[in-house]
Amino acid sequence: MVIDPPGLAEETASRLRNDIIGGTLPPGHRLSETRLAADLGVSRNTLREVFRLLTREGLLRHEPNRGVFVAVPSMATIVDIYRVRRLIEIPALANAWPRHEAVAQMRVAVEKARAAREVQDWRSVGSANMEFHAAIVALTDSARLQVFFAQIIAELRLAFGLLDSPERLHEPYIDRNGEIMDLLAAGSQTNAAALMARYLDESERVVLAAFARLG
Amino acid sequence: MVIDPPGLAEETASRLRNDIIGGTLPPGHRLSETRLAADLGVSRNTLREVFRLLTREGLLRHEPNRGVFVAVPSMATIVDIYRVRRLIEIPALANAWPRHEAVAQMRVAVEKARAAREVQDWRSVGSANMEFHAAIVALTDSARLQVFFAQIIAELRLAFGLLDSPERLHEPYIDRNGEIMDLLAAGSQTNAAALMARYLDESERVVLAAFARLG
DNA sequence: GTGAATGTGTTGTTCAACAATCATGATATG
DNA sequence: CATATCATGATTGTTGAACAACACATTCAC
Repeated sequence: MVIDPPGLAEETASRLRNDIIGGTLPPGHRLSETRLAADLGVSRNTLREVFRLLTREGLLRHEPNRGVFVAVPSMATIVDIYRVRRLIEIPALANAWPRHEAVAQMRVAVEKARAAREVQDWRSVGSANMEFHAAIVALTDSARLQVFFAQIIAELRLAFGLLDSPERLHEPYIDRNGEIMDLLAAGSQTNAAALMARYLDESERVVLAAFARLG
Repeated sequence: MVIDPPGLAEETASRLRNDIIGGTLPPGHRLSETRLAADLGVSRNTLREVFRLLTREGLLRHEPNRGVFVAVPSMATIVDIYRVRRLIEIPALANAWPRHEAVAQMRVAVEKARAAREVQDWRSVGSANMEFHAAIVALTDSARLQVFFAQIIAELRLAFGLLDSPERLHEPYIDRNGEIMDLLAAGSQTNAAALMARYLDESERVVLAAFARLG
């Protein structure tokens, strides 16, 4: 068909991932292999490879002989995700080298978020926030932690999709991210880590509350 | 062909994983799709799904248009793995609930290791040691951490396969694992965590030295 | 001998097919 | 009327074959 190397499967996975995170495919929705393959313009075989990928990442749920469904995050999911985030992000800041190249990525992410706030584009604000946290994990220089964290973030965004009012979900943290970055750049890793701890606590509370409200 | 549900791909992945970790497929070895598919008795399509799985886990390396190879761990791999282990295992012990059910799993693993030592079965000693550390991660009650850690452990075992003298690699740690477990069960999480920190430092040193010796 | 053309084998992707399984609704039974 | 049984259709699980794109080795020309 069209020229697409390398990795049509990976590319299709990206596309599908966006559809899932973006809310086009709502949680719980069933994905028919034949129909979706036709829609995406790939073969059923390649689509199955994509399914494996995204199942591994926690975005899809696979029930044998029944099909694959968009995963439905639960409160347990949220709690687990925040536990992992605490475990990774706080030490990442506490042990960071203030002149690590990832600090630049953090700065870019904060600026992106602020720009998106100007235009009231809350979805982009969310993306930028996630990039910020990914940059924090990049401080560790651990390839494995970074890909693991990317998965976690994707799952979290899926959960966010269930919630409305993305403004309340993201806006309060834009400037706090800026603070964290400034503290780190100034060499006070300890304070940056402490602020991050507070951020995670508060964010988790808000998300859980929003979840409870739509039980 | 034969009746095999559910998940012939997953099952084949297990089989291949053992062949890789067990050393039947040595690091760097190239895996031909057609030939391996025939050997394993599955179709090429299914084998490709398996490849995705194991590539994701870090056991295989995929070079576009060239094929898949058994991953060759480097010193950077080791360093990264131990960084992750420190990040996960030490807090897991420090924050553990001494009567968590995973403590029983730790005890079982230690006993398995001691039994295998009697028979000088060092490969089994290695397996039991890994089970011990997996049990430590189970203390966190985090599903995501546990599957992540399982991957890390698989990669580490792949690296161990490159090294000879499995005795020196595993024997010294059997009783230390027992100590860690005893400390935790007795309620001194802090001491258990400290001992684990020392264990990781020493183990990493030994493994890196062995690696350097075969450059 | 160096470089270009060619050949061979492998991967990347698709398609078509079939058995096994599940969902649904119709039929029969109490 | 309610419920259990069964037939039907749709979907998944897996396979095999096909072909283009690509990598590597060899040959050929100069």
